[in-house]
Formats: sequence, structure tokens, C-alpha cells
Amino acid sequence: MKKYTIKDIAELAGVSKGTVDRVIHKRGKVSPAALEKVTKLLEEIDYQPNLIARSLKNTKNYHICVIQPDPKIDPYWQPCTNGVNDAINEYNSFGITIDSYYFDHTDTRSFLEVNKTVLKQLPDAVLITPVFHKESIEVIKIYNANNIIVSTINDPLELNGITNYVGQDLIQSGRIAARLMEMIVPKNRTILIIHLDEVFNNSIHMQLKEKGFKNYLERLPNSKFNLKTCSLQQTDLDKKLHDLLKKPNDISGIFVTTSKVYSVANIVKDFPDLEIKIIGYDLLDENIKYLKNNAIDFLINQNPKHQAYLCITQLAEYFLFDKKIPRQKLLPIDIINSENFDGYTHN
Amino acid sequence: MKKYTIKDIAELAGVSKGTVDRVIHKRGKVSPAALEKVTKLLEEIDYQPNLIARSLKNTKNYHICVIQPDPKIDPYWQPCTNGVNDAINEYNSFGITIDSYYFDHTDTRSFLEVNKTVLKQLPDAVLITPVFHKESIEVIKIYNANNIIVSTINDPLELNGITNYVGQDLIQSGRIAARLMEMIVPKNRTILIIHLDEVFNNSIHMQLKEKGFKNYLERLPNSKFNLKTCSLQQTDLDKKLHDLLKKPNDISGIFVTTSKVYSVANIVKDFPDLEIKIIGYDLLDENIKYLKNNAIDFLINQNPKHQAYLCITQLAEYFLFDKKIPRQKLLPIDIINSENFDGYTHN
DNA sequence: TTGAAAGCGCTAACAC
DNA sequence: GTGTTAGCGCTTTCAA
Repeated sequence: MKKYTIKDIAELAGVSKGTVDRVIHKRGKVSPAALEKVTKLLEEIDYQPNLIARSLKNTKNYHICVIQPDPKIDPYWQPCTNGVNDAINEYNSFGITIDSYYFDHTDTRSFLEVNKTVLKQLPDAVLITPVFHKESIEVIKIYNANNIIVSTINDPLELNGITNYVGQDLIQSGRIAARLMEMIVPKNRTILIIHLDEVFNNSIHMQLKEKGFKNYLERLPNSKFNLKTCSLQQTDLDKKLHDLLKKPNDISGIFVTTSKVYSVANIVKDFPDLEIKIIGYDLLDENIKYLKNNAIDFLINQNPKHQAYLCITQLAEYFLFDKKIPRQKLLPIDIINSENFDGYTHN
Repeated sequence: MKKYTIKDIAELAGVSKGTVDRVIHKRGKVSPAALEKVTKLLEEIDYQPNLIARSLKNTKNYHICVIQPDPKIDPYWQPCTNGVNDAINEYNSFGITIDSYYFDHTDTRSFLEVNKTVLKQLPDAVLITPVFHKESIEVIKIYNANNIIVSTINDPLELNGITNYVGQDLIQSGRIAARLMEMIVPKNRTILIIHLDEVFNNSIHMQLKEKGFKNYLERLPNSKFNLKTCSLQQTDLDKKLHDLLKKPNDISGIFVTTSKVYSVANIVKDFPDLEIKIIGYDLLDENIKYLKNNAIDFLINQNPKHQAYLCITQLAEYFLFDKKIPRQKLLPIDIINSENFDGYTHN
């Protein structure tokens, strides 16, 4: 069970530590004889370098900049900030500095400005949340040109130049909602799909979820639902949804593709007779309020906190221990009801 | 953004590194003047020791022994083994050796024997899965007497002498199943609670889940269900359940408190007219087979893999970086349906 | 092509 | 009380 060190190998092979190191890192300048002897020994012993010692040598301070929408403007992003803060605490004793930069997710200019500020710092990596597709492409190019690693969460941009993506399979996410709907809504009724956001940044998100949702329900062999899609701005919602529900209808389920479910639940509660089931996204406090009294039936957890945390973890372990960064990491998609939300928020 | 080292502090305070170290570790033998000056400086600078350097100093090889039921005998434990293996790979480059020991979960003697073997090794910590309550108490005492850290997963033993527990809130787990049942089973029908296990080791488990399940459903204001509990051995199941379902009945839901749901689903599929909803535990391959074709409606994921992995992580980071071990860590309780199981198994 | 030596930041033994 | 020093395992520079 002894742990072999470079020194041990060197002694066993009758060479110096330096030579062993050259062999391990294939830096050449080693005689064939020494090369063979050391290589064989490393094999036999199954030498594992001490990653802590290796890391200590590298006294560089790594710098990661996180660029995300301001949680003060859209509370959806608060968990993301929390995940980043966890990572800050976790890694600050390991020589990794993490700075947060916020932009206004309704304003492309603020996004571009923040990126300009970050670029000046020349960090080792940036973690961006690419809510603006076109602009993101631009800034990513610049980061790449400056040899800055680019990580993303939340939005599966199919872009070159991104080192790693942490997120979820959004089509599958829609399918999950669909399966849940199928279980709790009587057959042959109408189900509303509501896209609800102040701005239409997240459209890719919403489209993929809708696609998965429809895809599942339309292929059901023995139960057909009537699916209707509405794209609404927050400001229109109140009037339009009221109008829809006031008229005679057989709407029995609503799938909201964003985290603004609470505002839908808030309207639906005025129509208790309709017995409408609601499924939407994310563990915002307001959503949980409605979940608790069963006004919302299920929430799907996109886990932005863990997305952010994990993404930084991957970067940190790459810097510290040279651990490979997986190009894509899809997190599980959590189904949340009134009884299990606690375990996800209290983490 | 500069990272201050002990050397920096020493220079700033006009003392030596040794003195700074003595202050940091409160080892005394420091003059009041020096103590004050250094303490103040540490505060001001918010000094964070470099944990990598600190860890390197400690060249000790830590040894953790994992004692768990043999997954060859009960496949429920396979994910647990996988989690341990992940941890082995993760930490073997950090000077932490992890050995696995298996026992037969139907045989207390094998449990005791394995513990005897492990004790001889005098490891730094053991991770035990306490399926045998009485015997566990005994061995834990002995480990404690030998200054061996004891961690547990899976079973919330309320025992002294255990350093940390990683698991789930089992009463809440039952409540989650109940809420799901409520949503998918018509009101006023009969719901069966089936405890199913070859041996009755897990009885605490099963009882707590039943308690939560009943607790939720019995307090519902406007829908009453008729709850019936059956404790069955695997061998009796086939005949008894068949008999029950053959007779006229209004059974519309079955909650199986263990991972052996598949064997219940296998019987229920012979009674398609009854439209019985089934909820049970864990992502065994066989369970997922039934989940996929909706013969099982929901599974609750106890995540034994993550339980094991996390528990070892906590020990490792304690040994390496002196990170505090939380006495109890309750994992979120995942709700799984035919569409989201993938994200949980593929991790 | 090779070995010796310095040093990463921290700890602890030892001498003063 | 205090400073000096050696050393953890690995990397890298420099001299041979």
C-alpha cells in the first residue's frame, strides 16, 4: 500500500529525480536505456503523481470572471449567484480568484460593456450566461483570440470556442413536463403552452421545451390532448389569460416554459372551478408559495445554482490538478412537488 | 488581489515565519506584543492559508474501509459500489486509499466477520452501511475505542459514536410518494402499502416511509383514501397479491417501500383492468424497465451512489484539508418518471 | 544526456 | 519567546 514517489522511482532505477520527471512528462533528453528502465518501473508500480505536490509547485493565481444577468433585475438568477459564491468560498484558499460581473438581461449594451470590462482584466477563464445569442458569439470570439477559456451554463449554444457547457437537455425537459401532464390531466382536454418572459431572449429555451412537450403528447397512442401555444409578454398576460379562461373552455392544464409560473398561477386561482393543473419551471420563492398550496402542481428544477457551481468546479480542478474538462455536462432534470422542494432549496 | 503568504505576514510584522505560524495555530510561546501585531495583520489582510501547501506537509497516507452489502447478492447495492469506485479514482492521487469489504446482508455473522477483518487493519475511517442494527452498535463502539472515525449512509441510526451520516429524510420520502399518489389515484379508492424484502433488516426504513405516507394522506381535507398495509416476504408475494387482486376490490394504487417494486409491477400487469398506479423506490434496471412502459408510475431515487460518494468526499476533504464534517447531510429526494430517469442513471 | 539544487507555502523540531 | 532550518513531492533551471 506504499505510495511511491519520484524519489523512490529514481532510486530504484538508479537515476536522478530529474530524469524520472523527464520521462513522465516526455520531455526527451533521456537515453534509451534510462527511458526504458524508468518507463517499465512506472508501469510496474502504477505510479500516481501526488497531485497536491504538483499543484503546490504552480504558485500562479488563477482568475475566473463570471458574467451573469443581475439577480436584482431578474430574481431567477439569484441561485446562480449563490452557486458562484459557494465556489468563491471553496476555492479562494486554493489560489483561485473568482469575480462576478452583472448585466441587465434586457439590455444588450450592458452585456457588451461588462464583457469589455472583463476582457481588460485578461482573466484565465470567463463563465458567461449567453442570453444574447448574437452578442455572445462576438465576445466569445474575442475571448478565444485572447486565449481565455470560455464556459457557459444554462443555454446550449452550439458554438465553437466554448470549452464547456453545463446545463440540461431542454427537449427532454419538455417531455418530462408532458409525461407529468398526461398523468394528472383528464384525457382529451385542452392544454395550454405559455411562453412568458419580459423579453424574448430565452426563446431558444422555450422553443426546445415546447418541442419536447408536444413531441411527447402528440405521439401518445390512446390519449389525445388539444394543445394550444401562447407567447405572451408579462404585461399582456393578465388580460389575455383572463379573457381566455372566462369564455367557456375545457382547459385543464397549463405548461409554462419559464420560471414566471407564479404569475400564471396567480390568475388561474380566480377560476377554481376549472381545476386547471399547472406545471412550470424553477424554485423561485413565489413559485414555491403556490406549489405548497397545490396551486402549482409540479415545478421542474433547472438547478441554476448547481450549474454555476459545477461549471466553476470544472475550471478550478483543471487549473489546480489538470483535470480534463468535459465539453458538455447535462444535469439531471428534477421533478419537484409540494413535498420534496425542501431538499433542493436547502442545499 | 495578491495572495498573502506566511512569509509576507512575517515581514510585515517584523517577526519570523515561525512566530506567525504559532499565532495562527494558537500554539502559545508568543509575546503579547508579537501576538497582537500578527493577529491584527492577519485580520486586516484576511489571511487564507494555502491549503495545498498545508496538505503537502502532511505526507500521511489515509486509509478508509468501506463495509457494504455484497451487490452480487442484492443488486440494490451496486450503485453504492459504483460511488465508492468513483471516490477511489478521485482520491488515490491524493494519498487516500479506499478498500471495499462486502458482507452478506442476510447474514449477521458475515457482517461481524468483515468488521473483524477491517478492525485489524486499523484504518483511519470506516464507512458502514448499518443494515444490522444491534450488531452495528457493537462494532461502532469498538471502532470508537480505537479512534477510528465511523461514517454511515442509508440508515439514520440515532447512535452516538457516528461522525457523519449521509442519507435522506425517510418520513418525508413517504410523504412525497403520498402526494404523488394523491395526484394520480382517483379519490376514495384503496391504496396498498407493501413492505417487501427478503429479510426484515430494513424495517426502520420501511416504517418511516409508511409513517410519512399515511401521515400525508390521512390529513387531507377533502379526499380520503382507504389505506391497507401488507408486510410480505418475496416468496409469499406472488400468491398473496394475486389472491388480493383476483377478488373484487377497488385498489387503485400501490406504494412499495423498497426497491423490489418490479416484482409487484410484474404481478399487477396481469390485471390491466384495475388501472393500478404503482410507486416505489430506486433506479434498478428492472424497475426502469417497468417505468419505461408506464407499468410503474413513479420511482423515488434514494441515490445510494451519491450517498456513498459524498460520504467519502467528506472524509477525504477532512483528512486532506481539515474541512469540517457535517454530522448529517440529507440528500434531496428525487422524483423519477419515464422521462427523466436517464439523467440520474447516466451520472 | 544527466544530476544537483532551489523553491512552491506551510509546519515543526531545534537551538538560542 | 523567537528565529532558523529542514523537508513534504514535484518541477525546473543550471551546470557538468
